[in-house]
Amino acid sequence: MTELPDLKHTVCLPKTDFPMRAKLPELEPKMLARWSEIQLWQKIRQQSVGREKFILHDGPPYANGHLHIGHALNKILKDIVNRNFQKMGRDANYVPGWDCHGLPIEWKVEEQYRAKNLNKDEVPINEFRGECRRFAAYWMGVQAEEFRRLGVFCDWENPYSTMSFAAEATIVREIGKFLMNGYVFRRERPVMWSVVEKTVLADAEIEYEEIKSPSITVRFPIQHASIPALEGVSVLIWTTTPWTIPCNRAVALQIKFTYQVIRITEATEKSGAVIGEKVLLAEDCVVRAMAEAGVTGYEVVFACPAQGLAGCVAGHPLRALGFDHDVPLLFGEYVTNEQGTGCVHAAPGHGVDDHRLCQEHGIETPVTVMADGRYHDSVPMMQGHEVITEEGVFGSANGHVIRMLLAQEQMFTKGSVRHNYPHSWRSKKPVIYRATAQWFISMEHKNLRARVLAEIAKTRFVPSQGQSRLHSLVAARPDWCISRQRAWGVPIAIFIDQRTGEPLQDPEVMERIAKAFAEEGADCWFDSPAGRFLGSAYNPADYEQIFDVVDVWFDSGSSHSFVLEAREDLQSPASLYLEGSDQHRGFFHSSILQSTGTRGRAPYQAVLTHGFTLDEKGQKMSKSLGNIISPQQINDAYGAEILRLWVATLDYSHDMRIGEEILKGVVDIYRRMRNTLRWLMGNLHYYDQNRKVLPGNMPELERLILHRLYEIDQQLRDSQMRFDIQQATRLLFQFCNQDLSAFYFDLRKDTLYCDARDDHKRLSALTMSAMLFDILTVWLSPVLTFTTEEAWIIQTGDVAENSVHLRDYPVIPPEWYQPELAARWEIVLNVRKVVLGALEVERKAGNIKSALETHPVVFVADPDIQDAIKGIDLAELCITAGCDIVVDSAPKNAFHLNEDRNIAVIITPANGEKCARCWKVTIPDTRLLYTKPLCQRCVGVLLRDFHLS
RNA sequence: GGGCUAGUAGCUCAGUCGGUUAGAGCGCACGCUUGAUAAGCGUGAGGUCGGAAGUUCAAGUCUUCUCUGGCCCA
Repeated sequence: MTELPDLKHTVCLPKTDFPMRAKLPELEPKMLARWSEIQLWQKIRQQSVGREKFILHDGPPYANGHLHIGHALNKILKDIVNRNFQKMGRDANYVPGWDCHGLPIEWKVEEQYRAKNLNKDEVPINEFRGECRRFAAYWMGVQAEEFRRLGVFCDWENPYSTMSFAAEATIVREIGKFLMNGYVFRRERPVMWSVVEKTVLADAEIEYEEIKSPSITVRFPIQHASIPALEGVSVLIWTTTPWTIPCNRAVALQIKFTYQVIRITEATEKSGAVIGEKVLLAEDCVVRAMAEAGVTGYEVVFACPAQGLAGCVAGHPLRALGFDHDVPLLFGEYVTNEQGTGCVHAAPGHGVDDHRLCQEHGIETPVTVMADGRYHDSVPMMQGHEVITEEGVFGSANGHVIRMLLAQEQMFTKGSVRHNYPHSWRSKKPVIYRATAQWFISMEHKNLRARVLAEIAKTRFVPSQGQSRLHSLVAARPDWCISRQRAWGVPIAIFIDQRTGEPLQDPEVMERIAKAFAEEGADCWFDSPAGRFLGSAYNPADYEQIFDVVDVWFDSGSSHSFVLEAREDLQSPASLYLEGSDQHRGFFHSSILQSTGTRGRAPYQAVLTHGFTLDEKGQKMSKSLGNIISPQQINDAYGAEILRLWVATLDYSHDMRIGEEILKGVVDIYRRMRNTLRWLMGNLHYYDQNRKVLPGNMPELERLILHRLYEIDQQLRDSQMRFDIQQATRLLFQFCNQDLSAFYFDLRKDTLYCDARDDHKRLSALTMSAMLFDILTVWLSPVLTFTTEEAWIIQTGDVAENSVHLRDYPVIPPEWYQPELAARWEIVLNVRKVVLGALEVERKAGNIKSALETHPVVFVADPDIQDAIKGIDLAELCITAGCDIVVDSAPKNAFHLNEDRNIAVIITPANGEKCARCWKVTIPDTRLLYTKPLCQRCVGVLLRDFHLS
């Protein structure tokens, strides 16, 4: 007897250069360099010529800082969707874009100026605009690199930007379309106004600070009572801004409240209330308001729901001093009973709610307070008084109004209150709402609102809730205020006829403007003489040139025109817009308004929205909480691939969490997918293409896997069509995990490792491995872009024309679909389950260690089950040394699952000895005599394939 | 305050028309394997379905209220 040689080299163990450890942070940059070197994007485009287009139009991120996790999520989702549709046979050309105009960039540039002790107002406007342009261009570059790092495929060479000359020209043309069609009009509108800085402020430039203000309750005597009970009654209104009383035009009531008429019977000496007078206020406010007014006795003489007061008209408390207009009682949603009297005075020039209410009732908005905080000449009694002085403190207006109200005996209560009041972010001085002239696009002109709602109804939304959300926003929105009194944007290039006050509507003028913008950019609007645009037909002296810039939402909302329509390789409407749910008010909204107004249809066929990224506990990320995770951190620690896979495992219709524990979970999923590929590649070391087995000739086990491939392909395509990325990822993961790793691979190890080189079963398994590798690399490639490419080129050659990303999803032959086989195997696998259960009991009891040393006996009484397992090698299926089937009812002590006695198992030890090569316990083969036993199969292989003796 | 929206195991998610004991994977614990080895296989524990009330023979599922989050507004 000779010493047993080392048999390890006779076992065909997996062998591959594809490492188990990914080292993604090192691998990814190399892959990116390779793709750019072989011009992969261009190759994909060339390969897609003539295919049906799938155009996902990029909502442009704002070019003013590093990317955060939300940007990454959005772009990766877009990338995965694009790749899926590309691989399903479409031409998914994708052009990235950036939003470049607007206030935040102005701020940053102003900040730079201040650091250099420069004042923005002293810098020529085009110098300032140039600075903004350079700032935006810089961040476009930074963000492009950061997006690229995530493995996002798109036309990086030719992105779009809202500040390109072509875009600026198109935007101004689009404004022109609205103008020519009569949508554009100018109207007074209250805006946050800083008297100190003499400028409009945006909401984001406001901060709230507590100040002390007067708190007054004022009588508005009813002039025209709609019902007799209101004769001689005064409406009581409450305000903390007495200076707005001269601007009053209406009183707002809450339709849901009950109102009462109170007769005062007793009051303290200091009270402004008069014994015997009757006042009107909300029922819920009576007790509090009377206590505040020092009223100690009163009786309710009348009460009615708010509707009962419709049609009443009050008089202005200062009507004797020239304020003789009517003050109608109206109903406003915004009126509450938490403070005051449930009756709110409305000054349309000095409050957004007030303005809207008056607008709805056809009440004009008068110009009452001017830019310097002084009253307009048309306001009686207020000349020379200031609301806020140039130094930024409240002026004499409040006191003057209070004195007049006292003199007119219309002051009911006078006190003071501490409350939060808006202040300028920069000067820290209080601001006021003040009516200024703004440009609007009418929602009602030519039924724009109704047409937009109809377009929304025709659009597909994923998830479907987006539809009602966008619908309700559009249904409720006011006219679109498109003007901003700012420097960095596309000018609303309009001339006003000084004689009529109407905007000039001349297509030739508009075209001259657009042409100039296309050649020189919008800067020329600010430094060219008006005559250049007006031409010879008009006298510049007759026209006022408008220098407001357009709302940036008009910029991005017009991108369908300067991107989709302008480029030959794109098309409009887009197949899909895909953004976060905040864009219901942003990009989705402005785009469909713009496009419906100018083209009469939505710019998109479908809209996909996703939720927001939160930290591990479901809280939003913020600097103060210190829970911010950046894409860069994840790239460096785990790799962008992990971030991509994280995105793919989420239900994006909810908000999404990210944190260490969640990422650890993602890494586990990654490892499983990677090892699945690695094991296949390890087998392919032994694969010879010339010895492949045709699917029809494969054993049933392989045909079962082919059947699964067919099923999964169908489910995958279905998921992709529904943009259900999570479902697709779960399918793929479960296939790798359940079908392959825990089942097929486990069963086929023995064959692949130990069977003869040319054994048919082994060749089938090798062929199967090759097919699985081909299919899985493509299936996984939209998400695992780096890993699948790494595996693919290791396996098939690192040459320029070769990339997994040039391959489409495989077309699975219908012959692979074998429902009868699958149904039968369902029964077979049930038998297997019982055997495995029985083995587990023995293992637990310590009777056995490995299944390979057992020889189960399976008792099957049911003829259907007998039929199903006919010809099946149960030993192979259960990975045991042998297995017998007994067609009979089971003995009492046999193992069975649940109450199902149709299948029962007794585990018996296998006869023989453990084969030193394959570890099965069998009767040793004596053709080779070594110190350790070998089985018949292994001896045969050693003799034939390895020439041992 | 309003519109929209979410909450099922430690994590990511299924759960059909209201119908048996609420499922899967991961993680965890335990076992096997040491020939996928920083891997692989198996078994197990783990749930007041955010909370309360209601409708119903029956509620994770329907209704109302409420708590905790999120987006957009005021």
